[in-house]
Amino acid sequence: MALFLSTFVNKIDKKGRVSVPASFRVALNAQTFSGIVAFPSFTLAALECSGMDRFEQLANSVDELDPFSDQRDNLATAIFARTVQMPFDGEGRIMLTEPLLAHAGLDDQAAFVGQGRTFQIWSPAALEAHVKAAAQQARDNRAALKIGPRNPTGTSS
Amino acid sequence: MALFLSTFVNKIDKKGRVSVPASFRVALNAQTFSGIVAFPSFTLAALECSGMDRFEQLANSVDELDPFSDQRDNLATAIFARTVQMPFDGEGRIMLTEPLLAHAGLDDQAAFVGQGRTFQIWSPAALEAHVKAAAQQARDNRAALKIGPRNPTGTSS
DNA sequence: TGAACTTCCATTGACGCCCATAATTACCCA
DNA sequence: TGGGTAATTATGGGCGTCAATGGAAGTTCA
Repeated sequence: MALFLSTFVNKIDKKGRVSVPASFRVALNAQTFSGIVAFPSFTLAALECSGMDRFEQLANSVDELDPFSDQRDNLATAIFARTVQMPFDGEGRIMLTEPLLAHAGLDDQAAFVGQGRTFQIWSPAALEAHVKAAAQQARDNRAALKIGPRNPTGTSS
Repeated sequence: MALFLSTFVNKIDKKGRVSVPASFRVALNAQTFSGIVAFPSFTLAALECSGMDRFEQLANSVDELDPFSDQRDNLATAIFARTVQMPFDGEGRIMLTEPLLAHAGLDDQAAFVGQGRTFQIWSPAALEAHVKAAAQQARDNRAALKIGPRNPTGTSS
């Protein structure tokens, strides 16, 4: 499976370790770096996660911007400065850093939420609220969801 | 790992030495010169850093400009004249020179900030404000920097 | 002969690696 | 189809190693 699907809630142990769901790992293990890469979402109390490959692409894109422009600097700072690499241990676990835990409001449990090509990490409580709100939004905008071949409104952020 | 990611704050000791984060060193050690290369940012209270090979590229770019143009002369002076090479000691530390310390307002701590293919060095206090501003920018321009599979920043790829 | 720097060595605390266990799931075969 | 067995996953804990840091001894240059 190459996609991140469904939601898994795992425990954060005393040493700060969490098992990444096995089904997520297969997609990640195919990559050059065996682990996950994450940064705090710009808008949500969640962590945006993917494999390293995605960030290699991102780095290339940023590299094409003007070397000394503000735009480039801001982009690089907003993303790369806050991005953390977390390698798997032998059992497929990662360690979340303090800033990431704080941003997502994580304590003893972490919810891994599939988003297709990427996934997110939430505190289970915050996730529940978020899902409810999203469902309500979807009800309200039902009509809009049918349009277009490719769904430009993307709930992916 | 070939990318500079995350932010690491390390201590500057009484002799002016700072440890370069181990994860940055692996990217740097692959290069011909075992150490880092840095110059004061044009616009920020920070140091622009990378390995030597990037400066080779930069030199080539400057080389392609008009031999006697002001632009070329200015660039060369602004960058190369103020660029400093800092070799690693046995423990992976470097020594920052006085002008660099002054430009970045560094005293007892240095923040190493990943920027993808390069990184910066900040005083932790100044960095905090800068990251906040960059994150705000990112929020405002969220649509433009969607981390898409192909063309994340909207630049040509 | 100092001052500044380099090289070397010591400490400590965090993290990576390894093994153990439990519980669930997948698999096989009668 | 059901029961039993093997494999995999999630989780916990111990221990060795390495990174970050501090300081001392040896070197070079004025």
